[in-house]
Amino acid sequence: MPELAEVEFYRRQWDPGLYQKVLSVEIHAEKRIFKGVNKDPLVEALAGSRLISSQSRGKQMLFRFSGDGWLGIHLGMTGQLRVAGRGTVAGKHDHLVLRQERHTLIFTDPRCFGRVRFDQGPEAPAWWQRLPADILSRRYTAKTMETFLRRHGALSLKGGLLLQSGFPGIGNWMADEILWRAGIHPTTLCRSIQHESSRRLWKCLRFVCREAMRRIGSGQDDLPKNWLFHQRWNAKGICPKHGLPLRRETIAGRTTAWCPGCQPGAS
DNA sequence: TACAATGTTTTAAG
DNA sequence: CCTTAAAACATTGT
Repeated sequence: MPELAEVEFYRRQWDPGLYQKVLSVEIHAEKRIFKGVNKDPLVEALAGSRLISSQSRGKQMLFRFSGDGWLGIHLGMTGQLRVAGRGTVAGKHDHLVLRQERHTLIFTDPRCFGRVRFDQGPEAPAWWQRLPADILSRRYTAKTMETFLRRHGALSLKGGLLLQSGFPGIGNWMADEILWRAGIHPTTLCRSIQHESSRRLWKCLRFVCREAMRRIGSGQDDLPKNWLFHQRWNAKGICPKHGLPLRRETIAGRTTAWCPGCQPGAS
């Protein structure tokens, strides 16, 4: 499920295990989740260490452990983090299990599109430090976005929004939500966006990110009823503004939903 | 049955 | 080297 705010939601699921010692580590080392990872150091370093803190940036998460251990997790399409009671028996798709005195911290992923990384050192690993600026941070400006769109001018806006190097954390539903709000057709080329709609795009980008972060997993939860989010999944979805049936087509390799009324344009 | 699923990565080509 | 499109990946559910 995980885009920006859902990733942050899953990161928090391991909070009950903060400051507590990891007694043992179980992994499905043969799964592609662990491709390129030094598994022995991971298991050896984490067993006996304490979970100190965690962060999320876009779709990436980083968990810091005592003893200079850094566990990176990407949830892919179907990954989830959860906490269970002590002694919980790991299920078939529970690929990483950290056992503590009182809790069991679990990374589960049926489709195995997720990724685990492990680094050791006094500072956060280089790949983490090189991640692009968060969309909601000060460093991410309208200019940041415009420069990126210019570089990918031949790509559809839908395709551009899905690139993590320019829109970290945006995924399929958020991209559609943003374009719908901005009133821009998803096949519009990144290079052809004019100043006014670029401005609108930037505002909608930030709005959707901010609201999603604020509301998803907040307890009172749930996105407002008038978001495209609630309509885009089923074939009979309608535009929350007009009530018009949504169009759906594969754009940039992903199923895309849009309102022909709000988002006029080609096809 | 066949296809689609909230995502990258690899491969190929321009 | 850079950008883009399409296939590949693994599993489940409709």
